Amino acid sequence: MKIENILKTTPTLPLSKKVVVNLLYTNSVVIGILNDVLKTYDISIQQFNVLRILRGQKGVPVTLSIIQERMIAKMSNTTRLVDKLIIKGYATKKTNEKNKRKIDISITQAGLNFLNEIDALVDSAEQDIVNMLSENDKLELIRLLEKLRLIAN
Amino acid sequence: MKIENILKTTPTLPLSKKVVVNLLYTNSVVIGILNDVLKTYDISIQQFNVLRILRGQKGVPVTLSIIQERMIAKMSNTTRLVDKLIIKGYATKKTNEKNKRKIDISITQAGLNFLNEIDALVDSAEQDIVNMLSENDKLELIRLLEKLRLIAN
DNA sequence: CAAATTTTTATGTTAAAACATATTTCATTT
DNA sequence: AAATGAAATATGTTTTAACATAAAAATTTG
Repeated sequence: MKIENILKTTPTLPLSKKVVVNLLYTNSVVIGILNDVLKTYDISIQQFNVLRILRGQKGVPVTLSIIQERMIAKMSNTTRLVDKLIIKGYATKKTNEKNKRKIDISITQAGLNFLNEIDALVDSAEQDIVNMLSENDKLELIRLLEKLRLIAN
Repeated sequence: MKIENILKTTPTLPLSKKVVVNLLYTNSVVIGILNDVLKTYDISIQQFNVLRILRGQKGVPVTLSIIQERMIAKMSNTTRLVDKLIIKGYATKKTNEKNKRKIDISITQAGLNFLNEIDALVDSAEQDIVNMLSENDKLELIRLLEKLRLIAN
């Protein structure tokens, strides 16, 4: 459905605004679906995302600042987000011996088990989300989003 | 830049996940830009959006529930969000005479003035955001996002 | 028409995010 | 080597959002 009809805005919206609103609205729909999946497991999308970053390390610890860089949605306090993962037993931290300012974060076996448990569900939700798009549509959408992010000032 | 390189994930991500991650990440970039513009004016994207909904009414009041329907990102407590606009003097509310459960919300002259003041800035930010996209790209991106939202279960 | 149900908004409480500032360690400069 | 500045994380405070529940009015149902 066209965004003008969903949000009942004027149909003469400038094209740039239509793009932005479509993006924000679609994001909100997608976030809703993903949250519904994760809610059952008492974990936020952000926390889930950090866990996946940790797993991607295959045992090698990462510092907090590197986690921040790799997060889909950057945020001000990654410290407390990671602390929540630690409380849940999904991660551990210890100060880096080489540089004592840094903190090395690792995923625990419980964290790996947890991810294994919900991976299939998230994958399947993601497939549902893009289900109406052809292979070509998906590639094209990725291409356009990449191009948009080349924002010119 | 490709999402795999930005977020340093495995390059063998399933296509559906690439689409979703691209969407979430792009959204986060766009939100950041819009927030930078609005921050100076002490208003959140959500509040700004509700103000635009009110202005779109051209004087006719809207109920809270209709505002909720038209919000880009639905949220649980629209009451308090609108109350913040009222505190700022940008909106007013009174109970609907026909149906006393309902609350009629209207934009004030101060709200209209405020919107007029920042409209150009937001429009220009939105144009910057899509600046790298051709007219065709924009139309295509809108089409693909609309198609994605036809989520099949 | 009284009772039950639904709609619409509000509110109390808890959790998360944003913002500013502090603390510790390291790097750089003079 | 001491002083200064920068990097990395942590913490205190305030705002905002989420969740559950309540309250009031309207609608439906037996």
